[in-house]
Amino acid sequence: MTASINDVARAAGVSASTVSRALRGRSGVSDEVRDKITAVAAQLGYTASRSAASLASGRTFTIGVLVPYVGRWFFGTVLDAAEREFSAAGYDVLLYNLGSPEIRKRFFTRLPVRKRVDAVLTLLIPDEEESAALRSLGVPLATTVGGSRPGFTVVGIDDRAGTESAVRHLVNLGHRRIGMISGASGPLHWTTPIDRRNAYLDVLADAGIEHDPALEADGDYTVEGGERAMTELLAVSRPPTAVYAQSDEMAMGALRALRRHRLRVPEDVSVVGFDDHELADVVGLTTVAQPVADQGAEAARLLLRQLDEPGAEPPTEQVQMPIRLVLRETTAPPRPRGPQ
Amino acid sequence: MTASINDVARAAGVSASTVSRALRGRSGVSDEVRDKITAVAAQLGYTASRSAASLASGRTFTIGVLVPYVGRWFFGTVLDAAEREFSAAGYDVLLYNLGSPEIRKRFFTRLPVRKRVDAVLTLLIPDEEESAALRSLGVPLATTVGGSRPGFTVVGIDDRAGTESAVRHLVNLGHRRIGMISGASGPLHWTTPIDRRNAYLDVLADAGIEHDPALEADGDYTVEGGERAMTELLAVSRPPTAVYAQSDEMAMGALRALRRHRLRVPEDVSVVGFDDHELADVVGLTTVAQPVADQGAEAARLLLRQLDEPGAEPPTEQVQMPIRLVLRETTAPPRPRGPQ
DNA sequence: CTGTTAGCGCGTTCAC
DNA sequence: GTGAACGCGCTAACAG
Repeated sequence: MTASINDVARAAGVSASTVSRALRGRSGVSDEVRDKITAVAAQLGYTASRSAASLASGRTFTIGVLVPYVGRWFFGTVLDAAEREFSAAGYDVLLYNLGSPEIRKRFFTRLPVRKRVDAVLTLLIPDEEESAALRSLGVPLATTVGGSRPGFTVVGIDDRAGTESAVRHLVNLGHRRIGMISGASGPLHWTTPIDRRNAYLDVLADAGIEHDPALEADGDYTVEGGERAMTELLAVSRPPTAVYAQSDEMAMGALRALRRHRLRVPEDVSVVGFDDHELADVVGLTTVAQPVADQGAEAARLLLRQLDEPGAEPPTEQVQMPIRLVLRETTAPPRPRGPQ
Repeated sequence: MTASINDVARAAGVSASTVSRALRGRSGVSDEVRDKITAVAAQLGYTASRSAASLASGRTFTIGVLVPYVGRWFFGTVLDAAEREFSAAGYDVLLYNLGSPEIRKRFFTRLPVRKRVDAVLTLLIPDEEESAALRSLGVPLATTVGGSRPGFTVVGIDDRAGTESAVRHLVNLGHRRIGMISGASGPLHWTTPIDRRNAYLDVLADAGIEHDPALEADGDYTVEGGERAMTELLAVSRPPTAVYAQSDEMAMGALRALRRHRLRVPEDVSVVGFDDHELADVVGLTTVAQPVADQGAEAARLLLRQLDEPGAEPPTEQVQMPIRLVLRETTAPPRPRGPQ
């Protein structure tokens, strides 16, 4: 079948260990022998078996990446950027798509990454038990979502500040009835929806606007959920004149609902989202931009650095990336009220 | 560190081979011994090292998936669906994001999947040389993009039929100047853009419409490219009244360009896309729907089936999935012409 | 600078 | 039904 290290050794007239040293760029091999071996290996199409190499060295040169849903733009983008960093550094990526609760549970009880990866990047927020399971792996850990966790390097954004800029923008435009579409039904230990909600409440309070619970709806972080949530908000006796959606996908769902109700944006209702989805620009959505790919790349880099310096203890670093409000065409002052 | 098979064997008072047999559900172990071993293994948090298992058995229980760009909706969706099938069958997924030509080249020369995977699913279209490299792996191969290739199971759609339904729809509405935004700059061996272009030309010819090369523009399969292409088409002396975009992302770029030019859709220009992107509905895009996730799942299933029946030769199966035109709000008859 | 010797942690014969 | 011995392909420690 495929060539083994001994085949190369024999063909090059050296021992297996010399082949191993030469091909991995270790010192202690004369240039001519190295060249010879490289040539023979290339000719035979030899690549070291990762399984055997891992077994012997204890290192796998593989990173495990845990994702709730690869198909979603946010996660796909983070994964894409992270993978580039990893592969550039010579690491392979083992992908685990842990969408459903059952699959997720199975993953954490069986922990198939055990002895298989040198580090783990998780794009889903592990609860206490799951965190402990990951820590038991004894490898560097990082995440790009959720708050700080012992043992994890976390790269994120300031959810509060982002939300504040969005909601304040609506307030400054003159809106008083400001709804919110949130992702409340997510895992309880996920702080993002909570942080964003608190910031929303704070801005309202600051502006002297009384909070109306009827103006909050759950959009489940999906387009469909956003559409449902907006429909709910429109059914309220005094519907909002502006809506803050905790994600662009929910904001787009809201836009769809508004179109179905023959309401114009921003004339009848203003909408602001969060993320700056690649298609936010297409629909002209005003939103809070966060550097999604950068977060993936940065988390990957921090992980790789820990892999390079096996000495130091896991630094539990915490990196905050910048956000900014992007004004487009879905926000405007409310229509003048009263009879006319 | 983590428990090994010998730790379990010792704790259970049996030999390592019995542990191996018991945990993998092989026959020849008494029920009580099996139960005992299972309990001990669970308590110790034991999982067999994949590296060692692979080395010993020759199987890796890992599938390699090659993707041009994970962040793109189409690929993310296919990957997501495929991963679910693989993981349900007990296989892990090694992801290779081969976006740039350099990375891609490095991958195919070094072929890091060698001895590492039991099968490969590629979402990028390998050229002859790359196909040969993959075949040299000696494992089942599948793809969800591009035409038939020796040695590959391919799951796809009828690009010609899809395009015909889209362009014919425009013709039936009364359009005579129908532009096309294509992804011509893709790899030469990728048949999709060619098939779609030919179908476009055929429908025009059938309808007795003379083809105007100025009405074709390259959109590079991206939103930005689509926007550029539409801008080009609008600069033509007699701009099109309708446009067929070979992908929804390019169609959305076209919509953006039209909005920037203060042209209304569909009153001034009709647009039809291809894919039925998850957000196509949000912007009301008329498009040719293809079952994206289903293609990934089906390809994965066919691969798994080959893995189950190691006997038979690779069947080089070719599966055609259904497509259908989805009418939304971006297409309408052209405005009545002439002075008014 | 290079070869030899030992495992890495399993699965897989073959005995019993 | 169970255990002992061997080897998968490679890296690491030790000689020379």
